[in-house]
Amino acid sequence: MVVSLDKRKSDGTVGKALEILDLVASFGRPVRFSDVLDVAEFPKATVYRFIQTLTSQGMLSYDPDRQTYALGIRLVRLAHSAWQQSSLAPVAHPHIEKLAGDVGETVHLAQLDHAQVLYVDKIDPGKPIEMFSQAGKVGPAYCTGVGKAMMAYLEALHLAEVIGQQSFHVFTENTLSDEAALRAELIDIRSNGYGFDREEHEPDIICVALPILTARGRVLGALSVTSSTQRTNLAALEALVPRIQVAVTAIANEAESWRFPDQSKFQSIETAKG
Amino acid sequence: MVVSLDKRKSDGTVGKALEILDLVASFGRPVRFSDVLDVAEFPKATVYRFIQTLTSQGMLSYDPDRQTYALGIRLVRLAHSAWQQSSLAPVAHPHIEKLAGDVGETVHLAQLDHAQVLYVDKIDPGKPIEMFSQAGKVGPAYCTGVGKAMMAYLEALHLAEVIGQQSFHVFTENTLSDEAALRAELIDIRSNGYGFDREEHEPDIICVALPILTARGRVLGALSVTSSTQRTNLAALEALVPRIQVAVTAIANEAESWRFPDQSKFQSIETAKG
DNA sequence: AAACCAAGTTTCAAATAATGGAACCAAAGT
DNA sequence: ACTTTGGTTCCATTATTTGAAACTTGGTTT
Repeated sequence: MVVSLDKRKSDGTVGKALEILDLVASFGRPVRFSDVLDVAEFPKATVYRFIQTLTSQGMLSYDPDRQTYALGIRLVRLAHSAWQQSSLAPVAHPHIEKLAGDVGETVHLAQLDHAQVLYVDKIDPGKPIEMFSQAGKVGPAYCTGVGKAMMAYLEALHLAEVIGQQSFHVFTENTLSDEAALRAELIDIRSNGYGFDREEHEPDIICVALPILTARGRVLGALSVTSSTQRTNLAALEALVPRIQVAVTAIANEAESWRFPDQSKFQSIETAKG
Repeated sequence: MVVSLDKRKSDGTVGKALEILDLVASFGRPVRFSDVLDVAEFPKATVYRFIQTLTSQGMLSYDPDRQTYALGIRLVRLAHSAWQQSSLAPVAHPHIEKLAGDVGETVHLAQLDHAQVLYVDKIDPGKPIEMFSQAGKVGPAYCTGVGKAMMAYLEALHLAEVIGQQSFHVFTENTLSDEAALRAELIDIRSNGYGFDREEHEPDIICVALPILTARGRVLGALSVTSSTQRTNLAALEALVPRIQVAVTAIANEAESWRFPDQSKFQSIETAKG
């Protein structure tokens, strides 16, 4: 009946190993072997071997003084490559920077990761930027501006799956608390081309968000301008939409036409039969 | 006893899958299936299955418009957790920020990743920071200030292995070009407690670097203050050592005594299975 | 000091998943 | 219509993973 909501359809050994990796991540702090064992659904020896393998591979790091494991440094290196070879984030960065300076408010760039919002870039025109402490952060999709803006443009099947994974936890009195309310809101967003966060996630925090779409209509990400009710209001944020739209359009175009340098890696497989 | 870090020790299926991941990363741009196949040492069907698995797991992302694979968004999320749960980077950040403002020069925080230097944080008191574009970057160990500072305090066995993996490629006329020269320099650094980069990697770029050590003498990372010969000189940088030392000592102490806050506040990010 | 306990590590036959040669398919080229 | 290129699937063989249990290590209690 349900269209495979098995989000973790155990992809063989590799899938299981990555499950352990996620488990370590979920603690948010370095962990002992037994911490992992307690929450893992594999037997002792299996968990042990996975942790050994992941450590030897640099996906986990072991602190011999405290006898704890944490996520490894190799992930930081890989994430750097991921960010760099993404067609969105590097292209968007200068536009976001300009927009942030322009409107004098915090700008977020987000993408959809499974059913969550993942912030891939952030510019706060006031404070110095915090690096990994902000980028890489995840949040709920159903109660953030960027999340709703992206969901509004998903095709039906994908949307159903994403909605099915929302928790609909009530954070504030404005939080959309069920699927019906969310779907109504998404239709609204789609007809306007932009959406708001009306203090749905955190009190006093409001934002406008626009989706970043390919020419074919595929969702690449979303851009939002965030502020607080103490500084501004929804109407004022709405007035910024045209300026955000300019940035969004530019990003979408560049992201789609962007060719990575050295596309001529094809060199020669030409039958060197001479 | 000591875990010998044979860098190419294929740890079963998981190791092979991660090898494919590294391969994709090494292109620095989105790749086609055949791109990976060409450089991989596994047969077609095997590479295919690994790519499928990694994609389904979010470690790779697939662009259906261009039919290319890139490193996945899940890595960014994991790297965020890695950075956060590292006992070094988050603790060091405020100190680095203060130091950078204090001395008015660029400050780097690096760790050793296999035999390379990995920059985990960077503050440039002039420009706005570029996020992932800087953090996660790797560089050679034998010709950078941070690299040498860390190597100087490794125990013999580990050092031998790290040195064995250095390329000793000559970047400038000051580059240390063989093991003997490097070892001599390391002894020197150890006796001083700090080291320099004397335009060994890039012309005009110089720096002082200090290792960050645990009370037991284990190397946690290194801190450097970087500048150019047009702005300053080695003697002036050397004069900054006491101030850097203050930061380094503070970071080392905090990193070792750091207790992670109660985990109850985090959680919920990864609804583990279901 | 012996007994105990908890945490971590190793073993090994059975169960399972990975392997890869080859066939297959689709689209582009000739 | 035929060939090539790039990508996907099959399936019998093979190698790897699995996990209960035994073992080791280090710390605590009696």
